[in-house]
Amino acid sequence: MKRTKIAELLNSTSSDERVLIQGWVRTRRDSKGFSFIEVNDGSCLGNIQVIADAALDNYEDLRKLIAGSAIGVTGELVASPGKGQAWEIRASRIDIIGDASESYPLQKKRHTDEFLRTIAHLRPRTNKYGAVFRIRSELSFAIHRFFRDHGFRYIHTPIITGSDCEGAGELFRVTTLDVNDPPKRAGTVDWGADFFGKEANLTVSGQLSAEMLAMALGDVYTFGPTFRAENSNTRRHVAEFWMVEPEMAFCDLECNMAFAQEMIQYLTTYILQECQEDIQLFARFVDKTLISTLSVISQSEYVRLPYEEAVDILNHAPRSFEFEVASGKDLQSEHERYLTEVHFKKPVIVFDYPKTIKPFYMRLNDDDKTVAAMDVLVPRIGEIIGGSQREERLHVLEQRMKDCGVTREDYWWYLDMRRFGSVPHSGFGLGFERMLMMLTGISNIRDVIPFPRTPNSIEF
RNA sequence: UCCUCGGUAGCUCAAUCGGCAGAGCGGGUGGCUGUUAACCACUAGGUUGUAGGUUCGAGUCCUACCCGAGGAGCCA
Repeated sequence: MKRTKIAELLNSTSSDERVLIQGWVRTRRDSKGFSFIEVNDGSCLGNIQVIADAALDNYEDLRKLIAGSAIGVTGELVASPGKGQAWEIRASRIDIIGDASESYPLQKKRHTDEFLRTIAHLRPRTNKYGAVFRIRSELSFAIHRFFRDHGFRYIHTPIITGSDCEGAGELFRVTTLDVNDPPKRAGTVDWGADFFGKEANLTVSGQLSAEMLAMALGDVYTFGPTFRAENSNTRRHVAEFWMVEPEMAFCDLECNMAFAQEMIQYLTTYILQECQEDIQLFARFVDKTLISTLSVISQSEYVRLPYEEAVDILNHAPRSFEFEVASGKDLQSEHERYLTEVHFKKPVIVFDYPKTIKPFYMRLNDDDKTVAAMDVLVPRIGEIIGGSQREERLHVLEQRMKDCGVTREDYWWYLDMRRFGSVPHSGFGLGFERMLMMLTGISNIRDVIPFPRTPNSIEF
């Protein structure tokens, strides 16, 4: 007999004489002559209540079931006489598929996130983490659907890269050399003897590759893992995370900003509609203001704020900051939070940053001082998107690389593209986990990815 | 990497001025009951993060280290 998912049964409109469910015991209560077993199979937040009658031939074993055990239940789906659930299953047969030991660490009470991180292999079985990972899946799907509906092509850019200085954080080296005894040449490691014949690293961004595909397919996007070896210890950083990077030909900064807003709003609306039950859990237990926050994000127009105006607002703010606000310096976390949480109380897109604090590939504005960069800042999370219009003019790009100390030889193909039908184009990177934090109200990024990688932590 | 705070039973926490290491939950046993974070009774469970030190006596004070969290920087 084929198993039915619990999500389907809980949404039933009629009873059913014979169903099979398989899942894990969340809790069990005894009554006179029978036992209530609540089972969850991960298909939805809710459990289904199973009535195990004492007449079942393995009833003595069933009475010893504890949370975490895996069982299969065959029985009749009937309207529940009790309060708290519409349907329940009167079991005619219950198979114990996998017993759980009494040391099963998950209890029916609330656990701290810190403790659950130490049992990351089991935490998906809790209500909260089950909900996060279902939303994570739905958000992934929504991203593909959004881009497909907008005529974008999904592309795969390399995970291992030979570009050694893309300007975004520290890199993880990839090598097959014997680290204890590497081949040397003139006293230093001979990378020419390594697998690729030169130094290789894990990618920090698929952008430069994506630009090449955008120059052929028009509108493209990547959605894949990204690696940063930065020694960051914050609730917003992990060493391995997923990033969505659209790249659009014939698109300027204005077009880029409009698209970024449309995308965030589409995704937020999608999750609010498709994951109502799971989102409600976060609205109730994690962040009481979640629904209203997400309404603002999904419906209101985002503030467009030139960098210089942002500095101006901050300088005139009726409060002081720990770090001074000065034109030419990057905005600090506290400044971003003031703009989104206090001053505007909604997402803010800051654009036209000083060229001195941005990488070489961003397009130089006519003022020769700023570049066509933009950051989308949202309340509580801070920067969720970083993007720009790319420099499509060969001579300007060459000059910028020189100014930024980037060696042209490493990017010959990137420059070469500017010789053959170069067009204005733009793109951005959306932090997938940060988007999940925004959608769920979860405050630590380690709790929206199943097995987080952070400095000194690669368990599981 | 820097700053701040924390580490006591499987989990969440308490322990007064330095004076017998406790509770709830979870586990086990028994009872009761269409229950639903069920309830009642009993019971087992501890190298107080690690290593030193001060003291008649250290969970408590001192030193070093380890681990965790929050903030900062870096960024998505």
